[in-house]
Amino acid sequence: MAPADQLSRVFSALADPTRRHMVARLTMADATVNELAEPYDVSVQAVSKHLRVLEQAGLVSRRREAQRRPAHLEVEVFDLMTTWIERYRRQAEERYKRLDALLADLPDGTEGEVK
Amino acid sequence: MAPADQLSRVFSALADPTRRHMVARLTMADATVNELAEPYDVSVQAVSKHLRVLEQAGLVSRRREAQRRPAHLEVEVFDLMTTWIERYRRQAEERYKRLDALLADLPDGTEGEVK
DNA sequence: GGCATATTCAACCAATCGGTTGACAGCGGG
DNA sequence: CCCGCTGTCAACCGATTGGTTGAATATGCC
Repeated sequence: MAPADQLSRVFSALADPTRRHMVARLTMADATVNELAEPYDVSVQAVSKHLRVLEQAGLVSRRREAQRRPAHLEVEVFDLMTTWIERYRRQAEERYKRLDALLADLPDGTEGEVK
Repeated sequence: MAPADQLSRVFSALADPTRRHMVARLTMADATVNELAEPYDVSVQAVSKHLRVLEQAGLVSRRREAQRRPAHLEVEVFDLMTTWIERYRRQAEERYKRLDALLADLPDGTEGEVK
């Protein structure tokens, strides 16, 4: 099937608490698979898989450094989400504004009694 | 198992393109299941399920209106995501700033040749 | 070359996901 | 009261997910 678009991959990458936690750690410093695995009680292989998911979402890049392959957070990808989110937040807010204006124009004659 | 936390539910709700599209539509107007189903070539039941996912993520609320149960977008939940995102974006940026400062302090003696 | 460390590949498993179809419930209009 | 419309519940299905273990690969060190 068609591979998921990047926005979907980013959202679903961050839907997992372990991956979110890994991202949080990577804001402090680049880290290797083994370092990232240490805090969790899952196998190194599982963490390696998580890292691949983050990589395919574009959230993480990796370099080689002797035997190690440190992961580096690519923060710019956050913009993909915030752009989407802000776009629709704005759209919703404009709608509310229009609704309010409509209601304000309505007070059809019998405006007096609020009660 | 422990039910997923809200942040996870929100991210994973938005990981699906159909659900994202539904959210986009709901920024324009509240809509019923049947209205929401119309643009897609999936069953009404499938859309009903999507709606339930959005509801459990807190992104959508529903009211009763005769036979209809219009869905309404709860935009505030977006803040949950932007708060998380901005927190770690900021953290990452501060780290880069510190790294830059470190590099700027380093030019140990032999500063001359850039090439 | 040969060992140790770091990471990934492969096969497997149970649980969840997104979809289907079919039956049922809620409610309003003749 | 019953018809019809709207929506949900239930059971099922194939694909994906997050995890496992065991074997393979990559790289530096002696």
